[in-house]
Formats: sequence, structure tokens, C-alpha cells
Amino acid sequence: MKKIKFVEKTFDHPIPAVDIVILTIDQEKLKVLLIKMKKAPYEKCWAAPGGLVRTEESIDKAAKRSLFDKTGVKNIFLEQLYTFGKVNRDPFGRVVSVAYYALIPSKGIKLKTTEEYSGVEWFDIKNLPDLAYDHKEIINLAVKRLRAKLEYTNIVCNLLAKEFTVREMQKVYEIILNRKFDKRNFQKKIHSLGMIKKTDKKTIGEAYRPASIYVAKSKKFENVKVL
Amino acid sequence: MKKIKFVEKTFDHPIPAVDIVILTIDQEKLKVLLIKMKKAPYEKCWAAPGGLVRTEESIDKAAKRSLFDKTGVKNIFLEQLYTFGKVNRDPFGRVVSVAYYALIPSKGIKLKTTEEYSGVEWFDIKNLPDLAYDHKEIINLAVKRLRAKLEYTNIVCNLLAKEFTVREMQKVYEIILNRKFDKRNFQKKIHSLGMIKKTDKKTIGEAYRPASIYVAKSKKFENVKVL
DNA sequence: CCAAAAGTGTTTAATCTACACCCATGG
DNA sequence: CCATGGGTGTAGATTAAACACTTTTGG
Repeated sequence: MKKIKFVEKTFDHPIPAVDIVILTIDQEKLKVLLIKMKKAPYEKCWAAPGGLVRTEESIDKAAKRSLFDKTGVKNIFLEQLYTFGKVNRDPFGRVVSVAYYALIPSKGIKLKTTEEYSGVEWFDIKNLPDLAYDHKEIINLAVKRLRAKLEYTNIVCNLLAKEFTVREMQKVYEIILNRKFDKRNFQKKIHSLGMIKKTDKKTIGEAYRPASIYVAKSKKFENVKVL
Repeated sequence: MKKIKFVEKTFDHPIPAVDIVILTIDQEKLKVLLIKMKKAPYEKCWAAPGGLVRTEESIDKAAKRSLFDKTGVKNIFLEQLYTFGKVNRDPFGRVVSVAYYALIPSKGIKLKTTEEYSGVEWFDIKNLPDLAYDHKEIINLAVKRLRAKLEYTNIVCNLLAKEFTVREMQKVYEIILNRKFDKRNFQKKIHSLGMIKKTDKKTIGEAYRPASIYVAKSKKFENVKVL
């Protein structure tokens, strides 16, 4: 059972924190938002944003707060990923980190980060810098989870703008899963799932034949067998 | 138990704990191991075993320790489930609980629990008693995860004895997923996945025609599309 | 009228589902 | 020799995969 003796004697416990893997699609790449570290031994490393969990807030709330502080965005996809609790994962103290991952639509949201912070950057997932703590492992797990969820949920909608074309959705799949799909089969599949709705709008201003614009029926989680 | 007022005041951080949902198949039912609570307001409730995470141990280690303390078993399937961190989930203090789930083979392991502790019992998952904290939610999530993993991994091997028949495996699926499978299709499927190996032994002593005995090729995690 | 992406159907292969009879053993 | 669960194959349905041409627009 949860022993008190230990508590009373030493007041010595690990401290819970959250770390957020913030992902987006940008310039046909899957990217993650990282923050430049300052303290040794990580002065040349980058890290996923995060922070300690306060006593008066839930861990979900702490995650939302960390996300908002770094990006200025609210109400985007944010889901718990895994909790990392090795003893020596943080050289500054015994910190247990509850990792989350967040998805930001590829356009339509302006992050405050790029203007305000100098040490905040988007990195291509295929070309990460040196990372602090166990954040490489955390980011890899987030990408793995995202890949898995693309295959059986409508999570892709959270990476697309409110309005999008089928081709844009297909590109998101191709970028994240590193493979190509046949566009006829892709259309057939996506339409049979009923997770998107055609509008009567079409893309304008772009060269070549305009594409029909779609919206997600729901960004909430639905289990659908996509692939 | 998980306390404590003065902890909250002194240390302004939540305290990490672990809770373990221990599952097994017994008498053709999926069962969970629970411990009787003593303290108000939970004196009529049961709870999944757990404990605080010590500073000098990883959370995985804390989970293994909690599991061993309650069951006396080591080296069984134990996987992190989810971290529960609502502010008021524990009336005794601000505790963040990293939940794990463990699978115990249906025979071949003797638990010390049943002999030593009076307040420890196996409960049919379909007939749970009143539960303390948010443990109902935790248990439900563990079962959900188990059901999901049955469908795309070889996790089932962790619920079977070292040696088993195909029919026993099928029963585990049927019990946990609440549905029947055609035995011909089931055999075909299982064999095509290559996750089990036939031995030259057969069941003896039981009435009727003996069944071939199989062993798992690996209990380690493999992704295989089972259903 | 040319370049480039949008949009659309069919054929084949693979997988899944449903289904019934004989076999081996203990009593 | 009987009762009971073990063990096996096939046909039809569904789903997935491969594949090419016509349409629409901007320049």
C-alpha cells in the first residue's frame, strides 16, 4: 500500500512534470517544436517544452498550460503519450515526466512562438538536433503513436486546416508514413469511412484544375479502420 | 495510504504513485486482483494494489515491487497503462498515479496472496465490488487495452500456461472479447501467424480425444494481426 | 493549346466467413 | 460402443491492390 512512513520521514518523492511533443506538417515535412536549452550539460541541446505539475492542477491541465505557454494555442489535439520515470533521466533532480503529444493544423494557426522566442524552432522529424534528457525517446514514441493512430482513427483531421482537399489529406498520410498511396484507392477508402464531408467550394487561385474542398465531420476521436 | 495534508503544504508538488491492475483467467472468467480498503471514506471499497514511487527507484521498478509484494510473482507481463492525475482523485492527498496492468497465466503460478492476506481477492471483471479512488476507471481502461492488444499482438500468450492447447487459447479470446469464434477459422488464423509451436506432447488424463500441446515461440511483444 | 493536378471504375488477388463431418480417447 | 471434445477443408463473399485515361483550369 501507499506507505506513509516513507513520506513522513523524508518528504522525498519524485516530482511530476509534463513534456509536450508538438507536431505539425510544414513544407511537406513532419516537424516538432523544440526549445533551446541553456543549462549545462545540455547547453547545446534542444528539448520538448514542458514544466512541473502544480499541486492545484491536473496533469492534463498542466499539459494544456505548457502547450499554451509555448505556442499560444488552445483547443487543439492533445493526448497523453506515456510516462517516463527512470531514476537518472533528469540530471537536475528526480523528475517523472508525463509526456503528451499535440497536433497543430498545418495552416490557419499562427504560433506566437516564432515571433517571441528566439530559442524556439520547428525541426524536421528526420533531422533532429541533439536532444536533452530522454527527449529523443519521447519524440520517437510520439511519432510511432501518431503513425499507429493514423491507421485506425480519424486523427489526421487534427493535422489539417478546417477546410482541405482529399489530396492534402493523402499527402499527410504519405509524409508521416513514408509511403505513397494510389489516389483512386485513397479516395475510395476515405469516402467509404464517412469521416469527411464535401462542401460546394473549390480551391481557387491555384493553377490547374480546382479541387473540391472538404471538412471533417468530427475531429473527435472515432475508431475507423483507415488503412 | 496515500496522504497527506502536511505533504501538500510542505511540498508543493503532487506525489507519484503506481497502481497495478492484475488480471488473470480463472474458471473461465477474466478476473482482477483487489485489496480491501480500511480507511474512510473507502472502508467498504476495494482497490487495485499500488504504492508510492520511491526516489531511488524508477516507476517501472516501483510497479514491479508493488506487484511482487501483493502476488509474490516476478517476470510476468507488466506494462504501463496510463497516468491518472486529476486533482481530487485521492482524498488523502495530491497523488498522480501511473497505472500498470499485469497478466498472470491461468495456471502454473501460485500466488502467495490467497494464503497470506485476508483482504485480497480475485473478482470477476463483470461483477466488480465498489472501488476506491478512480480505480473503476483504471480497471476499465486496462480491460479495454487488453482487448485491443489481443487483436494485434501475441499478448494472449501471457495469460496461458507455458504449455497449452489451441482450444485453451481460443477460450481466452472468447472470454475476454465476449464472443465465440469458429474453431476451424481460429486454428487456421493462429497457425498462419506463427506465434505458437506444436510440441509432440498431447493432453493426457482428460476424458475424450487428447489435444496437441503448444508452446509460445515468444512471449515478447510481437505485432501480428490476430483478428 | 499546353502543362499540370483533379477526378473517376474495373479487374484480379487476397482475405474472411460460414459451414459439417470424421477421429481419438475414457469410461 | 457411446459420449464428448479434437481436428480438418472448401466454396462464396468481402475487401484490398493494381492499373490509365479524361477533365478542368491558368498561363
